Parts: sequence; C-alpha cells; structure tokens
Amino acid sequence: MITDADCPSGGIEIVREVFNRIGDKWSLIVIRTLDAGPQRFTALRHSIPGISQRMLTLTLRQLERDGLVSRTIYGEVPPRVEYALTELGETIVPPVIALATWAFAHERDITANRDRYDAEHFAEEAG
Amino acid sequence: MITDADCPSGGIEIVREVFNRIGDKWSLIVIRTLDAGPQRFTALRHSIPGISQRMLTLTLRQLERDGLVSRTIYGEVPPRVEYALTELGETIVPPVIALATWAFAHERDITANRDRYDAEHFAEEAG
DNA sequence: CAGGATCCTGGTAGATACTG
DNA sequence: CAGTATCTACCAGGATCCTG
Repeated sequence: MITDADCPSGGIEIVREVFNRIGDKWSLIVIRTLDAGPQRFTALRHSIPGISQRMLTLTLRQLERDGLVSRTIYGEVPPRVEYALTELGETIVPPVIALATWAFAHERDITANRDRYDAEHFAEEAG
Repeated sequence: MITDADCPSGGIEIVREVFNRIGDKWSLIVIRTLDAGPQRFTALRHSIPGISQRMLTLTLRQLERDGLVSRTIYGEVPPRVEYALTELGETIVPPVIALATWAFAHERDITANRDRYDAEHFAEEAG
C-alpha cells in the first residue's frame, strides 16, 4: 500500500497534513461546494448550513494557503469576493470522491460495527 | 463530484467521520503498518516511532470500534495481543492510497503555495 | 458584504504512573 | 507484555462584537 517507495524522503507528514486539512470539520464540504462552481462568501455561508462566519473564513484561508482555493476581490461597493477551486484544487477532487464513496458505501458496516462494539464493551443489554 | 445522489440520506457526516478518523495523528500510519501484516502491540509501537502507548491504544480502539482493525487476544503468559486489518479495513486501503499518492505528488506545489501565501501576507522580505 | 478580534469550550494528544 | 488512569497543554471550533 503506502510503501516507503512512495515516501522516499521518509516523511509521511504531508499525507497526514492533507488528510487533516480535508478531514477537518468544513474543508471537505467547502471543496464540494466550490466544485459546483465559484461562489461568493455569503453564498457559501448559505450553501453550508451550520458554518460560522469565522470558520468559513478560516477554512477558506487554509485552503487558499495550500493553493486549493483562489480568492478574487472585486473592488466594488459593496465588496465582492469570489472563491473558486484552483487547478490544484480540482485535482484533489477525484481521490476525495474515491474515499467519500467508500465512506458512503460502508456507512452501514461502520455503524453496525460501532453498535456491536459498544454493546460488547458497555453491555447495556446485560446479555 | 460528491453529489447529493451519493448522499441520499442527506448526511455527509459519515464522510467527515471517516476523513476525520484516518486524518487524525496516528490512524493512517497504523493502517499502513497493519497493511503490511498483523502485529502485536509492542511491535506496533516500535514500528511507529514517536507514538505513545496511550495514543496507540486509543487509535487501535477507534479503528477496532469502526471495524477496520481486529484485536485477537491469546490467553498466554506473558500476554499476547495481535492486531490486524479486517476485510473492511483492507477495502479502505486503495482509496487511502489514492489520496496519499495525491499528497505525495503535490507536496512541492503545496509547500510552494504556502511559502508564497506566507510571504504575501506577512511580507517579511518587505519586498 | 466580507471578515478581523476576542472570549470560551470541548476534544485530541502528550507525559507519567500504576496494574493484571 | 499490554494495557488503564490521571493530569496537563494545545488547538479546532462556536458565539459574539466590531469594522472597512
């Protein structure tokens, strides 16, 4: 699988970083939303129920810093800022889909496993 | 990409959960290590430099709870406990590889983007 | 409209000590 | 050998207030 050959410099760190970035609470859904097309800040907020303005800003900043998302400011009044996936950002979408698809496909398995594990280890049924 | 068609129940939560689980500090490397073959607790510790006994335990418990890892206890003295990927655990490996490969392939891009971003936003060079 | 600054909370992770 | 228990530190994330 992830052999040392894939990791010549001895650092698997970048992988953790990437998984961590898109594994946080909002990045994944932001990427998903932007994959449908560029969006303004407020549009994004509305597209993503439950996200706070702070977390949307932070998430976008992180994605922008990594070069996955671009930020375009239009010097207008009122202000207009548009976010979009960069080319790099678009390249991450397929592997993300792959893992997301796995998650959907095995949601029931995982849930069942968790239920069983919890039952065995906390034995509420006192079986 | 991740369309609503993939997500009929309206919950993208499971995806976040999965990304979160393997995106934490140790799960990914534990999966990677176990993918090479079953390992005992102490062997895992030695295979994963820097991990604390506590975090190894916690990580294994989480993976076990989700059904990705199995735990086999041999009632011997001294104790012997062997961990291995389950069938479900093995199925997650390919999509994980896909994303890991992406991360490796774009490590330089990401690093460069970060450097540029930091330079632009903190402008230490006062360019 | 877009987002910075501040305060607060809970979960993740490390260090250490103890146990069957 | 393979853990559990406890204590602490840090960071992600939420709520709120303020600004260009």
